[in-house]
Amino acid sequence: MHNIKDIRNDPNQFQESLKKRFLEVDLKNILELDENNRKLIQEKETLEKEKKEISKSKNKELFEKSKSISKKIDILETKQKETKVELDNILSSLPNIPKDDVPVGKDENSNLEVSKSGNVPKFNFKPKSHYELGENLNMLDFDLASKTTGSRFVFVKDKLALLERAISNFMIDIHVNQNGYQEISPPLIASENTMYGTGQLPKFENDQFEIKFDDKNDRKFLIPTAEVILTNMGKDKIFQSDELPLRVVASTPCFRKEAGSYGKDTKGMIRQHQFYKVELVSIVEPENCLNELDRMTNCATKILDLLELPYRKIILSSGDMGFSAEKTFDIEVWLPSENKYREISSCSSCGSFQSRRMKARYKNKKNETVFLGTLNGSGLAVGRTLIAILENYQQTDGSIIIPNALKPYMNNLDKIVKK
RNA sequence: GGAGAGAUGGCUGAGCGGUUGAAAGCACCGGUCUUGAAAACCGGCAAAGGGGCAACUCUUUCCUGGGUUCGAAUCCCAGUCUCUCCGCCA
Repeated sequence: MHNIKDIRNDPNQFQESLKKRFLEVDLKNILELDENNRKLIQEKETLEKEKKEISKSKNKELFEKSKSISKKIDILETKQKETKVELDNILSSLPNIPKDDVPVGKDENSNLEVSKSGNVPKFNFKPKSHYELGENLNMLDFDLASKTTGSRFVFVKDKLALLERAISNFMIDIHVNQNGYQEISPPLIASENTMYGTGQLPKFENDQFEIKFDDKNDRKFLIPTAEVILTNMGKDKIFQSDELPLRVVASTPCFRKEAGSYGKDTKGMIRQHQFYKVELVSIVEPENCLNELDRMTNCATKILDLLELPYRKIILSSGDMGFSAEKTFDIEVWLPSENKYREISSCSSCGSFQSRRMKARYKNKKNETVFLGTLNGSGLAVGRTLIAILENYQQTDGSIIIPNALKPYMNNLDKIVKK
């Protein structure tokens, strides 16, 4: 959510900034609504003052007048609220503004590679895809999942189920013991307002799984990422400065409808309705956002270094970034079967965009109450890490070598072989 | 599912129709004292929004939404959440 005061102060700059997102905003309409809103507030406040004075005077002769003022206030207030809602509806559907160093471009074609790391493995045979490998091992079962549930789900079995759990535990341990994150086991369901806080609502309702709940007043959703629930730990809160930075990590299932991605990655477990992800969230003083983004990205790449998986880091272009982000690094892991890098992590700074929606604030050194900075990043997507291990560590016979770092988490197993 | 109790500022906690935006304490910020720190003492300290170049000023807010009243943190209704007891249960 943007600060209307900033827009008011420099409307043209605001419009220019949004052009980086390839968005045309009806600036005139926004400014008109804002002006109208303020006019109505002023009229209302004048009447409220008058009413207050009458009530203080306790002058019975003026009581009738006070009643009629109340009626006028009601009318003004209704109008004012409507105007405010209309303004907020527009503002809450506008994405965050990219930082200056974000490459401007419409889509992923304008993303820039920042760095490359690790060695791409050489095979003396044609590397198989993760789903071929998994199905041949009888440890990935997509058919069974479509029978019990539907498309874009999978049964992970036996040693691959263990591997999935091992990946998750390994990552959390690193982030807790080496990277200074606090482990959280959060709710997997979020209220409507929580979803609004991080920017999933109102604009991206189509991609969310809403669930039936007893009460009709409050809508509830399965989290599409732990970012939602972890970032909202700061919701409606004023932090003391000694509570910052807050760094938390959680491994949770994530649920996404993947609306609009029909036909994309239909085979395998690249794009599922349900997947595990280890998520990092930092809540920091806003001026520290970009430093924290670098730190967070390093925490994520460290996992790939330890797993000895080849990857590259890219900076997303203005048009490819998520709604709430002001700057995003994606980390892409090498997938031999596709002969290319695929996203395995996305680390974003959101500046104060989310905190303004959530009302997450803190007291700064001058004792002023200011909105915080929020960041989120995958550290890493568990399912895709499983894929990357299957494909990069595959052997001619279809067996899978376990990366050294994971062996302690796999009961010291060296290799996954077909039974 | 049944029966009660409660929700007040960053935190603890008074107030239960009229200068109450709200006592007191803690925390925090500034100062005095001190070589420095602690302690002590003095002062400041809620948020959101509007107006003003500014000093400043106005409005709203005591869980949320309605209602009663000239006037509500205080009374009434509905909802949400928390706690205690009983039942059920992973």
